[in-house]
Amino acid sequence: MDRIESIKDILDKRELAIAEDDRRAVNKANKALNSTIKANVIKAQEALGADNKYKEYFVNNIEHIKELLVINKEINTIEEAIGLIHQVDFRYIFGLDVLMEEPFACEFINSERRISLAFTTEEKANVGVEKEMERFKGKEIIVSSYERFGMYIKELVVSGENTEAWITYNLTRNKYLYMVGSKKEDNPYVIISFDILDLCQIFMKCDISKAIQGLCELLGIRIKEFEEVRGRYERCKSFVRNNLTKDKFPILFELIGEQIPKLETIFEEGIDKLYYHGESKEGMVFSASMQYLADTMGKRKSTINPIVNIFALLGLLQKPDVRSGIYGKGCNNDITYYYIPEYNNEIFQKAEQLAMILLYNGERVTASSFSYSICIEKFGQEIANKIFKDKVTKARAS
DNA sequence: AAATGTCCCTCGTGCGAGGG
DNA sequence: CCCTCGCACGAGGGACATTT
Repeated sequence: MDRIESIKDILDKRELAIAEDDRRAVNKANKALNSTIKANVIKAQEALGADNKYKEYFVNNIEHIKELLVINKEINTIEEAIGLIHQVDFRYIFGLDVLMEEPFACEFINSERRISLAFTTEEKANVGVEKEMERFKGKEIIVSSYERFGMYIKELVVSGENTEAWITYNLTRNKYLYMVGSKKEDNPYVIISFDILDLCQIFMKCDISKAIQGLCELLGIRIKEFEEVRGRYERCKSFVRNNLTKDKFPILFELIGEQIPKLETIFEEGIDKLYYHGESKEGMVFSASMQYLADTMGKRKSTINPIVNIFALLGLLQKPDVRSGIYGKGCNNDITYYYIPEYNNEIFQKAEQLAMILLYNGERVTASSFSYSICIEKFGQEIANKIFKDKVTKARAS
């Protein structure tokens, strides 16, 4: 059972790294552990599907669960929230009617057996695989093959019966865990352990931020740094509604009056993604790609792009310098992070001035025709670089 | 004037080859 | 067995000509 061995191996390595105070090795082991948990979360999500009995139990009994578990607390950071969430006995949330440490059948993680076979010729390999597969008739088998050292290697992954699971409270990690493996005395083992946030992702088919958000709402945990952001966005929204009018800021209204719904969508997006906000020098920021924003607005990204950049120029949106260091599939691009300041008359006065320059100072530039080169022409390189952070844009312009 | 379609450029990632 | 390099690919921001 090499899945168990590989987990054990990672845990051993981590223990060793901690003992030796090797930060790099600890990080590496943690990363490996996280990625196996993540892979298992995805596997379990697929096995259970979007509608499952755990989700059903939660949805049907939400009021009762809330009454039972609510803690009504205001705290400062998301880390504190996670600490509190880990203390929740999730048996009540997902209707797991079992005692602590009592084994029961796990319905979403199968035991898995890996068998590696080496042969001298391809024919022998094929025959050997056939023979081996006979032993596991009726079970799902995935075969992969490759050549190594002149040998033909066949690898079989046989999915087995349901595994055992049990609930435990881990004193060193300070949280309830859903353990998967076997408690048999002669050969106990652990395939994987899930905490409440992993389970929430599996059962509710969501990601970690939504899981935290959902559990905070359930438990009545209010995170100050997020609630402040929510409040600011709400105030900005009503400031726009009450002040961005033809009579109060005529030129600004002429420039972006038509775009107000897009600005509102960005606020709604920010509120929806409240728990995805991250810390930056400017304050709490969130990310939304051009494509994503365009989709939620039912437009093309090339329509949205100049509008977002106009908002940035006007100071209604700031593009902070975020260096997350991660960029790629499923990650947020560093240049699509936004900080939204508290709107007031001063900001709008400034925006009115800028709108004046765009529309009536030299060549008339409308919101949808705003671009990097136009920005340089009207406002200079420095301001343009603050708004247009894409390297391609700059490479092309030079 | 706004929206769209198409294209361009770069970066991160995955994968296989080759070296230690 | 692990690290590094090169290469192809897809995602993403943005420009620009064309359509609505």
